[in-house]
Amino acid sequence: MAITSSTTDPSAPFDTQELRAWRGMLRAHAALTKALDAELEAAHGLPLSSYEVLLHVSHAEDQRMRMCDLADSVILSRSGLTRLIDRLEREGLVARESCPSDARGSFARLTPEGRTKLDAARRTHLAGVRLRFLDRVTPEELEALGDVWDRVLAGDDVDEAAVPPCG
Amino acid sequence: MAITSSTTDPSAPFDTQELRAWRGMLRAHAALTKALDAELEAAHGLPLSSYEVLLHVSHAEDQRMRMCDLADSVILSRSGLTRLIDRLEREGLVARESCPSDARGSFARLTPEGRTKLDAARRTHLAGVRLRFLDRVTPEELEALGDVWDRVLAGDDVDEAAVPPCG
DNA sequence: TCCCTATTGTTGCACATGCAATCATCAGAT
DNA sequence: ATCTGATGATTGCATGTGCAACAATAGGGA
Repeated sequence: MAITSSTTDPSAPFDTQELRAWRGMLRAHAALTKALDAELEAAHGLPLSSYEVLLHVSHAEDQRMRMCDLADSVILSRSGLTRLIDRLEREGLVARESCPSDARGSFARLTPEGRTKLDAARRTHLAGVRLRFLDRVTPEELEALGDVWDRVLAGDDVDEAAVPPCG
Repeated sequence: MAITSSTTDPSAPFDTQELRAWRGMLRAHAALTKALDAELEAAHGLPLSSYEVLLHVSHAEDQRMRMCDLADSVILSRSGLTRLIDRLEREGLVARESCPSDARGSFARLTPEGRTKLDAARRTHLAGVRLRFLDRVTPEELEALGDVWDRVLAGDDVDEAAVPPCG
């Protein structure tokens, strides 16, 4: 019988190191996002997804962004973003504005209340990420992680590439 | 004004490296799970969460596991697992069995059909993880990743620790 | 000018998921 | 034996999410 070598058989079982790196990421991600979300919700009544949206909007000039740009920045579908902005608007944290140059488009603009809430939530979130993640990683590992993610995300189009041309 | 040093102010903004490592993980995780889930669903009609459950059950002796043990192994709540097993049972991939030693408990056992389906899905999944993740990581990075996740997950109880004793 | 296609944002629908309540059962104390 | 608290599993309910369909508008060519 053949020796299962990872370089020849792409569907060979994972070895210990591979398993540790892969499942570890899944578990760490789940634990981190769950803890951070709960923390943010408890301290400011703001889910993590809402926080991320507010943060992105706040980085844009004029504190406003087009829905489509926002959907690309955030890990969320178009429809998901629409409902999330609905909620934020209901809470008075953002306001929708129509786009003069494109009647189809909408802006989401950060309100003063949204800015205040975001500033407070930001401190909580940054401290939470440091406590649970960044403080447990050396500078060298930090750089290695960044490199890995860049490489992983560079092949974001492997879906198409993996599918036979005339599928 | 004070110089913002990451060692003194836990809520100081992230620097470039920190941002790259943190947001990179969020994006990479989202991209990977989405691609792998879609791939598995397309090839075998099996969502990633179902695959993980089947895999864990298959690793247990007698190909069966208690619901509570399963819920601890998988990243899923108790109720979520109950419904997931409902679906898998409806598809004939697992079967529920009562536990002789504890009438409260249930086993989920892998059926022959489940075993067949899992074997096929496993090849797809392993190859997918290699293609999108493992093949893009050096052995040194792999080890570093494992170390990082261990450290991150070791403090899985920071929630309680961060809460004031008599909160 | 008119038409055709692409894009933007929203909505209907289905679905997976978590929390809290619930039921049955276990284990231990009295 | 009985009572009590803890535990395993399930269910009702609410919620967040994605996909596909849709309406409105943009942009470009005949």
